[in-house]
Amino acid sequence: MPTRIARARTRPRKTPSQPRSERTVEAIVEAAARILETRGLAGFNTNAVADKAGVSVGSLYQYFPNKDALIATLSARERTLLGTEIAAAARQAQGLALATALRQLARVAIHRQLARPDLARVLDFEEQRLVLDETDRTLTRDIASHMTAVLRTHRAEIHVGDLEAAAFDLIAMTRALIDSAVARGKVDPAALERRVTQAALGYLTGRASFGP
Amino acid sequence: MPTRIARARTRPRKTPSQPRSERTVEAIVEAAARILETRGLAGFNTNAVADKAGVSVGSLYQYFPNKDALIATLSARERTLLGTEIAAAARQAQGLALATALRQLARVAIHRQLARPDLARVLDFEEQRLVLDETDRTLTRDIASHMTAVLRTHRAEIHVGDLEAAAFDLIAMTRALIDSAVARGKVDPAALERRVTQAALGYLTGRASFGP
DNA sequence: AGGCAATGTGAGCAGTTATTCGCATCATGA
DNA sequence: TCATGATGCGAATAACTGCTCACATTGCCT
Repeated sequence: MPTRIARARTRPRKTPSQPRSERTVEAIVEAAARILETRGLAGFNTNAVADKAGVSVGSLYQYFPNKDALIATLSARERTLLGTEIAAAARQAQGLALATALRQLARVAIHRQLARPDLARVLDFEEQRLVLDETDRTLTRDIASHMTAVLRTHRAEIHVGDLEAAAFDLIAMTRALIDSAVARGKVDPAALERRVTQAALGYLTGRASFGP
Repeated sequence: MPTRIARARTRPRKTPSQPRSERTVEAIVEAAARILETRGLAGFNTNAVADKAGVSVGSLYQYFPNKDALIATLSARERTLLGTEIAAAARQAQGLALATALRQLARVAIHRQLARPDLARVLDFEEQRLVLDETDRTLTRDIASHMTAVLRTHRAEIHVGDLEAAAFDLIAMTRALIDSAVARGKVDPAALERRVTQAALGYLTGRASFGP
């Protein structure tokens, strides 16, 4: 396993144009997700992914410049899904009370992450290591923006200075609570939703009026 | 890299008895920590650890049955440190208001995790994969127990049914908020302490009195 | 001193893995 | 139909890595 810090190539060699190759790419990406879920990071290698996808390694490298690109693609895919759902939830949350709005956002995040919790966990860990390209960073910023916008609507109730920082903190907290629940096998979405919402509400509206 | 699911050997071959070998073991453990911090999981290999420790691979394998044992040792080491500090903080928190008690606990957790944030992050991720032995599980349970004990003192104020589950959730939340802060370079411990305490308080005392 | 157990060494084995490349097959437009 | 580019293949290569083992060195004890 040659340690690669810098990726030799950044762009895929080819972009699929025929339906045939689009199916191939999709199979590879999905296989990558499954390998990460079942074998974890240690068992994640390009030969295994190609095998599970039912294609040859050569085909894999036709569309992905290197192993990390697979993870980056998965990351972007999951992020896009979450982003779309968060955007919709943020739109619906217009005019609702803060607690209710937070609950909507929590519901979406929980729904997304419980869909593939193991994958979410690995990607969350790896995202920090990868040099995300512009697209990925935009996706992340978009999610935070939608949350920040919701928070801004309730500015008066919120006793935290930096709303964007608060959005990132909320995302991290929510992820952690879901992970914690999954790790202990307590995955009742409704109960989880209540806990997450409550923690978020506490974080945002607390007055921190207590001494050391 | 032979993929090992089950560890071939569970016990180290030797337990150090002379001061010389104790120094060797310590050097190996510390080198392992540094490699994880600087090169991450991908760059973590036994040859690199032995190199950085200034010993030969053979010596490493004299005291650690396999690579995972290094991570398990690190995990136990960090957990012990946290456990000791949390125990002390829990003792001091006797009789204090819930908010103040939480703040004490938050301070300890933050102090610990900010000492070596990158290491903490990797260990947190890997702990889930490792089959922890009895010692490790006891350490984890101890930390949760101390927190649960503190929470029990304030039972009336807390609107969460399972206090032990709450303790695990608080630990996860705290870790996540610290990670989030580190990732964005915002590591003012005092501000962090306020945010963590507030989120914890919200999680514990919230009445969840809002509809869907 | 000298013997024995503890400790330390590092080349090398056996295996794994990322990536390439020369070639085969397929699909489409002329 | 057939030429041509797109797509697919997988053996082979060049590394890298977990771990062992036969041997050397050290230090304690009598």
